[in-house]
Amino acid sequence: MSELKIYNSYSRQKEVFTSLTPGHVGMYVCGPTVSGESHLGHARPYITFDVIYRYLMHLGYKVRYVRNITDAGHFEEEGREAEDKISKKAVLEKLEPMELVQKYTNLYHWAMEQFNTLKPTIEPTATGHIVEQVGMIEELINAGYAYVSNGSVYFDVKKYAANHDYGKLSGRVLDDLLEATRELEGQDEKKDAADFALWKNATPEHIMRWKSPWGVGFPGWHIECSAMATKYLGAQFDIHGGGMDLLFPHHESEIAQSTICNHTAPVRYWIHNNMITIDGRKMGKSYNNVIKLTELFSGDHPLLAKAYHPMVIRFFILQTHYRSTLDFSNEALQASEKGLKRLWEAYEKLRAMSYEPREGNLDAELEARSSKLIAEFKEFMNDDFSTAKVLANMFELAPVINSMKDKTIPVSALSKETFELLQQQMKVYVEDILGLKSVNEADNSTLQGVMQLLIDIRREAKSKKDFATSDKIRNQLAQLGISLKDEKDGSMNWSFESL
RNA sequence: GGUCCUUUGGCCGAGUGGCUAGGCUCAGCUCUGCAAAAGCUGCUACGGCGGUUCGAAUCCGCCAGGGACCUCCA
Repeated sequence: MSELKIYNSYSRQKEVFTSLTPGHVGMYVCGPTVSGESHLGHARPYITFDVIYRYLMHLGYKVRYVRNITDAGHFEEEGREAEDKISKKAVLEKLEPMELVQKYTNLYHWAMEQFNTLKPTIEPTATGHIVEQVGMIEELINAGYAYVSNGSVYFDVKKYAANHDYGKLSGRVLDDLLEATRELEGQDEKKDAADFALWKNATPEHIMRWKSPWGVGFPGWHIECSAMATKYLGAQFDIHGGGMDLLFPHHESEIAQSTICNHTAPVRYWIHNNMITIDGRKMGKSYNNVIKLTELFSGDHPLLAKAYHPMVIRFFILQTHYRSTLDFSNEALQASEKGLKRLWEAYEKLRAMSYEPREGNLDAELEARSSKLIAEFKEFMNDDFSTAKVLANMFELAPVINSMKDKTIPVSALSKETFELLQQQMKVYVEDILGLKSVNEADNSTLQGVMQLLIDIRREAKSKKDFATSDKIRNQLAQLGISLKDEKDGSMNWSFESL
């Protein structure tokens, strides 16, 4: 029995996973900033960590999965313009800040539902935890690692670095950071360029503001995660996840803050997903190459050849390892679309099949190969969540399943145990762990009934060699976007053509 | 400029020093009233140069390309 190994960004190597409290896992994942719509790039961490969450539960852990909503807004460029993203946009859209935040939070939740991600067990908001953040900042000041300047509070990085290894997570050297000083307004409030804001004094035009011991202002970006993670997961917890671009300064700062307040390293395993790229370049606002999720689902974007179903996106993301970059292209997405369809159809066939024992049919080679492929699901997931390899194995099993359905291979070529294990494990991995679901939204019993009627009529016509009628039914349905397939065993299947 | 990562067949991608990953595309065949699907077969790659090794896509060095972070960023 292999054990779960996770690549820890902090140690830069794979480590055997053990949880702090036996049977329980505490996991924190950086959630969205709800100042705008989520794009394809954002989908990656949520799907990646959804699978990790699902897998940990599959392993029997009780997981507390905390994913925050950043609704308090941060600086576009610290110190340069005293306007945070959210309040700026609110003015543009003539909405109350919280109205805007609510709108994008709803949209985000909707998108997550499309992706079939499980809800976190706690989804705290930054604005709902101002008290905790202020409290933590006070602790930092009392400990001597933060100082007040002009109504703002900064973390003293140099002091922290003197007795802690600041920069270890992101591979940074403090001296380099101090040298890389940039000429920014407001920098003079800080003792050192490397210091980061814990609390910012709010200028009059800044709409989101709270009272604090240092005046009216708003929390710095990094403190929310430290405060909320500590509150819900404790001083030290098992897993912290997020995109690789958050490594610095965000997570590095989190470590520093939490270490001082909690007197221990906050996180045992840091997990970071890589970026989704377009033409080899990271998808991001600053590159102007963003494809929003709503656009992806509707196909309404100049870069998109067509609309893509959320499950196709999910599958696309799972087909590569989470620590590799993943390059977007219509070609790649369409390849995923077809692959997913093939896999899902094989899976559905398997579900509908039942074992028929028959003497002397056992194919020892197939039996051995199949059991190995099934057993490897777990092995691959245990190896730093290698979903791509799990899928590869499933694709190797697909021809076996399809051949059984077509009766090219008897079901009894496998032993009853292996066949049933195949059925059971495919269900567990396809649905429970990888979180895939049907792309056919035909859970409509009326439509099911109508289709069954057409299939019956067509079958009768075929049996009378009335091909004009049978073809008419199939062709007309095709025009409606429904494809009808004759299976080799005499049954007929239908599905929506365009996913 | 600093730090780090990466470079695989037509495309996307996995990869442990020795054994065909997988998907998509393409070609051929089988099945089929036809179609679609499915099955089978074929297409055998590892940026360049050098080194270590019995043996390297996999380790080391140099060169070249690409990228990420250093600033909000999944």
